[in-house]
Amino acid sequence: MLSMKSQYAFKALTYLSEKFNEGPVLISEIATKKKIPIKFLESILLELKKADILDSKKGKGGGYFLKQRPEKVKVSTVIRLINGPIAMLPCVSLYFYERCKNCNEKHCGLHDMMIQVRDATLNVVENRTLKDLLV
Amino acid sequence: MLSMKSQYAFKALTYLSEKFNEGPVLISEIATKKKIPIKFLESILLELKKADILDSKKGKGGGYFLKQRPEKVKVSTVIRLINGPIAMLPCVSLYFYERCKNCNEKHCGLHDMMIQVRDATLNVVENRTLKDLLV
DNA sequence: TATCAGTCCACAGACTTGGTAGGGTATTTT
DNA sequence: AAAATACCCTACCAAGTCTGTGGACTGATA
Repeated sequence: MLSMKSQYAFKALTYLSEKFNEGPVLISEIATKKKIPIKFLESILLELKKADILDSKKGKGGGYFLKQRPEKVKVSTVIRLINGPIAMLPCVSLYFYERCKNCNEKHCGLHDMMIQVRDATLNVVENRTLKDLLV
Repeated sequence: MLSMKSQYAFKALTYLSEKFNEGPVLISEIATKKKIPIKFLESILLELKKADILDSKKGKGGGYFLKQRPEKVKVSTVIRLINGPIAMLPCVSLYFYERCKNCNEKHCGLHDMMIQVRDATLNVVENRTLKDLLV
């Protein structure tokens, strides 16, 4: 399941996608419009900025804005950043791989199946961008 | 991600599938062979029994065994029982549905995409059984 | 009745989630 | 230069989940 943090991130990014090229948007505006606790949102936006998805401007007339066009930001990127691994097992994760502990079987049926789940999921989230989230 | 508990459940169920129709298997045997903390395993097996996936026999010669044939137990059933929802959002979950809070949009792009992810995942786990996990 | 093996209940430490509080720092406008 | 604006950062906290552990009890079998 996606955490509240992830859902907030998508709400904020959707809002910023709608306002793309309209200049910086206040944190407080996003928080009010999308009903997100402002201080929590603040940390999420900062994280998105550090990941080069957003950029910000300080001072009067400042705020946050998308660094790239909405169709350039993949949903999978946001999930991995805010929510973590997409795969259901560490041993089948592409970006968060960890070797199976105590998996002495040469071939693991669960492993094989979870690769299929992962690929089915990736087929969706790797091919959708923030633009696709707009109605 | 699947919890350790879920991974243990699948390991135990795989073991019991291999021993299907060979009579009850001791908790301690499963724990040793699959390297699962025995008391933790105990609670998992009990949960699987309450869900009618396993049955047990007390006393000498007792133990746990599959109540149904391995090909009758769907992977999705086990995941939902031990791990929880398969969907990435409560509002697109079939078995753990909850209405979106503060989702004032008539149509939500995230919602729509997560239905696709859910269906892609279900297409795998609803059509695989314990038998498919055996090598 | 002795023994074996599953059942049940309580708890505990570490970690994560979902925040809150408050101040610091950089930028812009006046 | 000062003040206002708005992002940046650190610390903290309550509640819940995860991953177990320990001990007592109940039921079955020989």
